[in-house]
Amino acid sequence: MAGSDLYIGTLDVLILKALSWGPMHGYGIGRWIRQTTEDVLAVQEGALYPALHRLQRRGWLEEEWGVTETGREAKYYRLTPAGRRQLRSEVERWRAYARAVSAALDAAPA
Amino acid sequence: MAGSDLYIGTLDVLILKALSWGPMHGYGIGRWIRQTTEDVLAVQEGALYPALHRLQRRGWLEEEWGVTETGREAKYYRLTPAGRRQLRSEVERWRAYARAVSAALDAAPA
DNA sequence: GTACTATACCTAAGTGAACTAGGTATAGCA
DNA sequence: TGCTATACCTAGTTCACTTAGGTATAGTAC
Repeated sequence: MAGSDLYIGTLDVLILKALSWGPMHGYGIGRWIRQTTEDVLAVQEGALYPALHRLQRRGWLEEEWGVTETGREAKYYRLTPAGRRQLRSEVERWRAYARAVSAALDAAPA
Repeated sequence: MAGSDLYIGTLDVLILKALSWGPMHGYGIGRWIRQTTEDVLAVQEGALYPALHRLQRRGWLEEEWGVTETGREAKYYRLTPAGRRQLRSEVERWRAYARAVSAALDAAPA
């Protein structure tokens, strides 16, 4: 998995968003992020797994071991109600932030 | 100056952009960011000044002491040619990143 | 049957940008 | 005389991410 140079702080909201589609395991979340951003973000596993543990520790995710479609063991994560609230608030924060920065960068001079 | 919780890595491009309007002193750059983002970003001085020194060390800024309109001493920063190139590349990086994240967050589920 | 790739998980050590929380000094105003 | 805004600074801390490894299994290619 090649580096993606994340703007630090944006990984959490992407993980929460991925899980808003339903339970997903860590590896699948990484794949979801890579695919839905068309390879613009390729999250390192060394960032992804610690982030999952962090979000779970904060009560935003719950884990459960399961089996994938291909018959492999995998740890599935699911949003808690608090996680869903957190998602909404972080999406709002991202939108306001992105709008503000983009506006500043769009203004006239090079 | 109240906290603004920057997405880490976005301050540099804002500083470079501020200076694309012409030489500006540190305090003025902080004000420019706050004003053009309509208070969405309020950069801490403890982040701003180290960032200016960092960008200068990398050869993207040059400094020169001058006097403000109100007759106060201030250190003016100016973009170097390398700084201007860096600005272009960081703006591109931001646009691609923001587009990708926004698309991922805009997709259907909550 | 043996190597290789993709899947699926993990962590320890290091980096470095931002935050916290102070500090100095001056101009202008009440 | 004190208060606010301007204008600069840094030491110490935090913590997310990067680097760089590790384990194990399913499926495929040779």
